Amino acid sequence: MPSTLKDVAARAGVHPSTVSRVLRGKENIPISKATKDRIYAAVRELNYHPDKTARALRLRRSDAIGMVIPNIASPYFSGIARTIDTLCNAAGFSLMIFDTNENQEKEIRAVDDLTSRGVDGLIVAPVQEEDKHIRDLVRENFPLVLVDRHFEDIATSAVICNDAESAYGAVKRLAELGHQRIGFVCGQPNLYPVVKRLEGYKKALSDLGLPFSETFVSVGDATLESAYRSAHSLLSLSQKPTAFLISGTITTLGAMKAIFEKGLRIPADVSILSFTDTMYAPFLRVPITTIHHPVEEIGRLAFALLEEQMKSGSGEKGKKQEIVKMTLEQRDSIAPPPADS
Amino acid sequence: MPSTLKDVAARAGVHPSTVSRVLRGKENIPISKATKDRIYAAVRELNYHPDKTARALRLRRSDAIGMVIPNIASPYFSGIARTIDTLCNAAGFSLMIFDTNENQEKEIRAVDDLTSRGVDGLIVAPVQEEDKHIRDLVRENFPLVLVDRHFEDIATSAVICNDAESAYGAVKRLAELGHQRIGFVCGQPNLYPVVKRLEGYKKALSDLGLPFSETFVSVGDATLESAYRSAHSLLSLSQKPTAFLISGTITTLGAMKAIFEKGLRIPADVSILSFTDTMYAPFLRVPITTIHHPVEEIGRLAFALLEEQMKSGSGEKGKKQEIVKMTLEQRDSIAPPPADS
DNA sequence: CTGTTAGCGCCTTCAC
DNA sequence: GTGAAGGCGCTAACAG
Repeated sequence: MPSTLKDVAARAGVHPSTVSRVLRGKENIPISKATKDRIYAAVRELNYHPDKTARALRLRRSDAIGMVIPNIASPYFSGIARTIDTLCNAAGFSLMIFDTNENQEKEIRAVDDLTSRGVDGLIVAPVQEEDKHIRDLVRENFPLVLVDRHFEDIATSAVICNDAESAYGAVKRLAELGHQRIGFVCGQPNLYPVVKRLEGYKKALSDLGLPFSETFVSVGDATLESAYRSAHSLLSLSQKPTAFLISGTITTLGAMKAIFEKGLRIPADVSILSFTDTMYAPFLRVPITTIHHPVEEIGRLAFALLEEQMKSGSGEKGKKQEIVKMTLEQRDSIAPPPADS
Repeated sequence: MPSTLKDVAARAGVHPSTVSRVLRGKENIPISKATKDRIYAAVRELNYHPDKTARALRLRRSDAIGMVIPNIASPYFSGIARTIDTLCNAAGFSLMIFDTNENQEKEIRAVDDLTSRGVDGLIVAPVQEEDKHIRDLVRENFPLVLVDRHFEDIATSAVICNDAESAYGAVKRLAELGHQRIGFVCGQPNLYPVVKRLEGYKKALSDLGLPFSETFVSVGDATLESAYRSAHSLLSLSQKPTAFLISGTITTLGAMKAIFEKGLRIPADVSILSFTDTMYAPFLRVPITTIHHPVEEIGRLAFALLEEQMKSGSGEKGKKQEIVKMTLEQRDSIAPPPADS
């Protein structure tokens, strides 16, 4: 049994509340040096560690923040989480990270779990199949910020990226190289960033006078296999794309697999330009030209937005969306299309 | 303000304890159907969610498990975490993941935080610079299992890998291809697995009649830059290694960078064999021959060991070490040394 | 300067 | 079948 405030008090020959006061370090309430010393001694002797559960119950405040992300193994999300973790610690909070595995039920449970354990705020990258639990949080004015993904019809704080614009720029870049048939490959198509990327892709084609065809858009799930099948079928078209805009790191690996299996070269036969830069990108079989998320900035902004809400009581006015700019990392996976295309 | 048991009770016109009984679903204590229905209705109307903080305080049990890992962005650790997360959920636990960034102080704080928040058990991959906090947990018989890393002089449950043996096998393989000068590159050298790999490396050299030289061992930290410098300096030796055994994924990237910058080819000029397989390995500029950790098995065993301790009260006999076998993933980064070496 | 009191939300034992 | 009482460990308000 770990020792309690009472144990320490008994040992130091004082009342528990005195121990509490000393340990909370209330400078305005004066306490005799002798008493303090006896208490500190008792704390050390008993190896006393305050019970944060009890503290949280009493204070209705836990000094903890919950983070809910779809995939802890994704360099993108874990990068954001690590930035936030550092900021949390500096500000005296603990960060509890929950993984949802892109599963809506797990996310709902995670949010419930975290709130019912009394976290002071929540940062969520939602799965976006349902939104009731998010709406509930908003209704209760619970400090919340969404990252990467967000619901356009729910007023929450959020940090999102300029996905439409970036996709637009990527397609333009490809078109400038001479590509006329540009495919789009993605995982789960319902996610906000993916929706936006597709929007940007379509708008660019239209602005550039390139035809849009549904057959060049291939949708799947978050797995490598799914992306492999997507790319494979696009490459089996008689008039196949000469370039791909790809949404997601794992999706990119799946597409690469399909391209190489078809005996095609990157970028000589097919160009690929891929959302989500990782530290692996420069070391891949072909160093991939990617669109890079400013991970630290996302984390910083998310934490700042959350802090604001936690302080202000998160009224209506506290809800802000920050849009963050991504950058193109030029590497070796794009080039003009083959001459005979 | 979220609603409480008392609110629900008031609304249903019963006593709080009755609500508690109904919600805990104690089948042995009979409660009239009518009362139950009123209570369930009130729960729904008030959107009642039990306060897990209060529950944990009362029950001295939180149905939560803490996991403390050095780097959430590492595919290896996050893979283990995800397996454990799934098992936890199935068994009715929440998993709270804390990232230490290989920082000993953060780890100590994380362990303290988690325990003082009442988690029922802890799975830790320690930084291994200090061990007092681990010893404390053991002394208090707190359910604990170490993964990947462990302290040979502390009796804890642990899941570790056959690192020495695997390193031995890797060196043997390289020697069989004809390599006489085999370098060893690693990050933090104090970590249990690294110590063991170095042991296996040395033993293999000795058994195979190959000379061991300190100059062929290059130690650093967990960064890509450090590994780059390590490999670079080894490759600048007049009698440079023709093969490397590399400990760690990021270390491998750093080494690759140095090798390519030197204008050397893998495997024609230098072979590399690398600890820690990832999903990226097959897609790298040269598909890397790696040693693969059975991530799911590690997670499964860790959770099983923890469950055992949580049930049995984690007495002396509950402490077990499981040793898990890694496998060599043959790809294209090893070959006989160049003829003129 | 320090002790007393009350209660955060919940669950369990004991009544009836 | 259900209510009442007590307390998990802690802190804040009020005494003195």
